[in-house]
Amino acid sequence: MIERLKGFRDFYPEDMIVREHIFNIMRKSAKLFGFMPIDYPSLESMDLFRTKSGEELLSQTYSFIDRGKREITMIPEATPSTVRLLGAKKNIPKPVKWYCIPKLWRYEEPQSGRTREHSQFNADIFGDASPVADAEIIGLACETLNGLGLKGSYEVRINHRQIMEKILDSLGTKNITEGLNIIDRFRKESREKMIENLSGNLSSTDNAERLMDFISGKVQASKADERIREFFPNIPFEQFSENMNETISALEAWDYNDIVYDPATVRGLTYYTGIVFEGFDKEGKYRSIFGGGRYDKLSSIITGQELAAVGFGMGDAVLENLLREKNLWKAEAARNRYIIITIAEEAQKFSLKLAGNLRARGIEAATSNTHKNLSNSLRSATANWYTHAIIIGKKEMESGKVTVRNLSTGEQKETDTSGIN
RNA sequence: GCCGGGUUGGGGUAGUGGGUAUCCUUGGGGACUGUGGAUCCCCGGACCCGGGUUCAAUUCCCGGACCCGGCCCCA
Repeated sequence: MIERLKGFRDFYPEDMIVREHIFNIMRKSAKLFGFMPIDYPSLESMDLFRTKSGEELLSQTYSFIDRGKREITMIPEATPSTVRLLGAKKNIPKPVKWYCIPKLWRYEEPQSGRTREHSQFNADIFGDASPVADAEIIGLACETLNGLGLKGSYEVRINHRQIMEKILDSLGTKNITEGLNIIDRFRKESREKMIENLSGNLSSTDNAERLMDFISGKVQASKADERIREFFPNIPFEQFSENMNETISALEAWDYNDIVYDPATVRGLTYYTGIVFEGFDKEGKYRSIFGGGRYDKLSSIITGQELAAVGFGMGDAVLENLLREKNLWKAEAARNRYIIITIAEEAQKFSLKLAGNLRARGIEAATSNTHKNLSNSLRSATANWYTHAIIIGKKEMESGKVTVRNLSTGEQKETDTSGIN
């Protein structure tokens, strides 16, 4: 018996019903905001990731040398490929809004909410530096979660990289990237350890404590300015906070609530240049549901041309954790699925003909071909996700009507075949 | 890469240094002439892998694989 690879998942129909439903909500939401679908290969040249992310990330990928001695990587993230597509067709009029649901791979120890292969819903806007574009990206993430029934179960934590940089600057940071990395560990380290680390990065322990107090408080997004000014009255952050406030007010106008300003959200990646955000379940039990931000400089690394960009990624694993917990890991059959069960030899031909007619009308119709008794056929039909059984025996042959049984309620009615839909 | 806990038919389990390895369920076949989504009968199917200790290992020891969780990292 050959076993499945470590960290990979099999999906049976009962899960695929739900997964298809989820992916459909993602696509539908993306379209509502005017995004167009793209797709790209699962394999890319290793260099695509080397330039952007460095050797550390590469060590956590599935990579190999192909027969032509090329270094190949199974894509671990979506953004580089997306940017590559854009760079390969430079005359596309901007802005563009693209989405994709690729499979991604990472060679790491599996743990809760993280597998070696996962699907990730990605959406990006290129060539639009406005705060409304930021809002559209965050709004799309919210729209998707709301569409899945998670409204009220999650919060979006937002922050602005440049505001944090200004603050770090004013506190005498020795190294901004290192400072951000320390802040990023806020929810993993003790206060003492945080103060110690920040003291090493900033000009004084007083400053470290002030920053620690600042990042320890999440506030409603509309109160962000107030919060920042309270702690750092003399820092000229207005230019960036105006930007962030426009994003926030757009989200409010569209009725996406549950947005909080969280100074501890900075995200690990160095390439973010503006707003950054992460979605979490409200209880904070799981890893982030989605995350993203503005990355206006990344494109120049890959295509040699600078281009405003903002985007997010939403993995399927944490989403599944949360949906299962909220009892939302289910999907109603989008359409009726019929199985035709015959209980009289002479009904066989009629049954096949009926199946053909129904299919020609766009109705999903299968026939039961194994000649079990009715009880067993009904049981098997339910186990195979049919919504209705059409029962045909002598009685039906004589009356010219068929019996349609709803397999979930057990309700039954007689009808003309034209009444089936 | 590191740390902790696990692993007995497809799923859930009982048990044991020695005999044909327990029970439920699922699956397959049959009976049953139209819905009791049943019932009855029959059948198939497991000690994760390798090494060690021992007369004898599914059981004890060591290593590995995989699963669950955590660290690192986070796309």
